[in-house]
Amino acid sequence: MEKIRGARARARDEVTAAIKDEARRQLAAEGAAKLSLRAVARELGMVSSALYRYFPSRDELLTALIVDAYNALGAAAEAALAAPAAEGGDHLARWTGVCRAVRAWAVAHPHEYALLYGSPVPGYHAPRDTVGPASRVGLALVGVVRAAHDDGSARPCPEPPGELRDEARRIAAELAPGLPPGSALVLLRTWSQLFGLISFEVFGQFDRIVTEREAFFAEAAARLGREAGL
Amino acid sequence: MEKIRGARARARDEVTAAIKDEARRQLAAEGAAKLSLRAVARELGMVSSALYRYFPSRDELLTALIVDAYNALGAAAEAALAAPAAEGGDHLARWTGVCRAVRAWAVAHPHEYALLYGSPVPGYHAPRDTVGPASRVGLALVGVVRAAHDDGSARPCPEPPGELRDEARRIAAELAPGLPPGSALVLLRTWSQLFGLISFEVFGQFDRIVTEREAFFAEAAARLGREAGL
DNA sequence: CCCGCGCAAGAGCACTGCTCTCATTTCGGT
DNA sequence: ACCGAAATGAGAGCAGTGCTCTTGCGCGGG
Repeated sequence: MEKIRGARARARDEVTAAIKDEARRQLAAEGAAKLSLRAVARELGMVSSALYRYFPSRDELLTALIVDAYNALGAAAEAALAAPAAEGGDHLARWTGVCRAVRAWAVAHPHEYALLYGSPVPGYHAPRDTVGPASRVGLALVGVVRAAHDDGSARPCPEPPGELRDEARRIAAELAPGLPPGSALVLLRTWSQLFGLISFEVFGQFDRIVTEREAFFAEAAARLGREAGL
Repeated sequence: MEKIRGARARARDEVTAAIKDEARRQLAAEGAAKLSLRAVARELGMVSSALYRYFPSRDELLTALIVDAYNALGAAAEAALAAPAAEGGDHLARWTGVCRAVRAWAVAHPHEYALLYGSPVPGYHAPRDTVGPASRVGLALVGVVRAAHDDGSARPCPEPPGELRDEARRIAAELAPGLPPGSALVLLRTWSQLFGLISFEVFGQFDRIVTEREAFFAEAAARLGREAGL
């Protein structure tokens, strides 16, 4: 992490950022399927082959966008945790605050959200770089529940049934150390159900059905929090 | 609905079916993004332009596959309802039966499932033909809850909060006539959360996290059913 | 100062969806 | 039975795509 970087490297970073910005714009405008390297290059006034100096393939560009999107979403979730309104509030309010922040980001960036939680792209398998940023939202939720546990205000979650005992223990150890296995299992469930609600809204399944989306989601998020023991 | 149809019409149906079959195979093998009209035509020994006599565009082919997939999934859900094991059983067992059938179909046909519940394709907006088949799973779930309501074994769902009163009433009238507004709202929630669970499994979010998937899902589905009043 | 490496440009390959034209086949009404 | 019309297939062609390879230019670091 040298402070001084050659002008060359600086220029490279600027071009890289410009490419990602333009790609993000096309993503927002047309969706991932229509993201064209040539179109990005054209818009930036360069020739398509030049773009390959910065990203070795279209998939690599997509991966970069995915990592950025995971980080943006994770940052939004963490910001909701740090918000002054959440500081003094009860744990359930902090939980729903995180949920609403995640939903708000998803609604504001539907195509990027689709990149993260929609159909996986063709032969693409998430490289290692994505797992860290990808887990930030989950960790934020875990954090809320852990805080409730630490000050004793959490209601206990049901013990996992026999076939899930070991599984729950392992999950708790890996993803939510310090939480009882039952809570870890419930968190996993509520986590995926939360994104079920958001995906249905973003992907249009609620069109012509749900109109009061904020209220509908807020109530659902609160119920998920209650189920998670808050 | 004439019983006798010319040999021409018959041949047309056969070719149409063959195209869809081959398209489905490519879908299963490579994913929707790589579904190529030319490749389908090539595999069928015809020239690409001939294919346009059967489907006016690639999107129309996709739509046909989507409708078929919705119907297959809906049929699986309804079959679970009609299964002998479900006949005498309690309502919760029938609920989880439907859920498990939906999940099983999704796991067995991941790419077709992604077509239905993944990111919407580029500029594609679901035509009217899809809404009927698309609602079959939802209607099956509504049916289970309605049956429980009719024989008085359903636990009442909480009244919707003020801002959702009218919304819930409208939804109940449109989608679940005869059910109280609170139940309709809860059903909408559990419906989307059910697909959240399935999508996370099919789209790989549970990779390296959940291994006992059947048991995990079964418990989650049962809890959703309980929340729906069963 | 000056040479090398980073970079851009361009041509080219193998694809894609889709359109148009032209020949052939087959159906339905007289 | 015939003949026009409609349905179907074949082929060429257009504009676009991701990606590779080769060729040169010019800036930056030794």
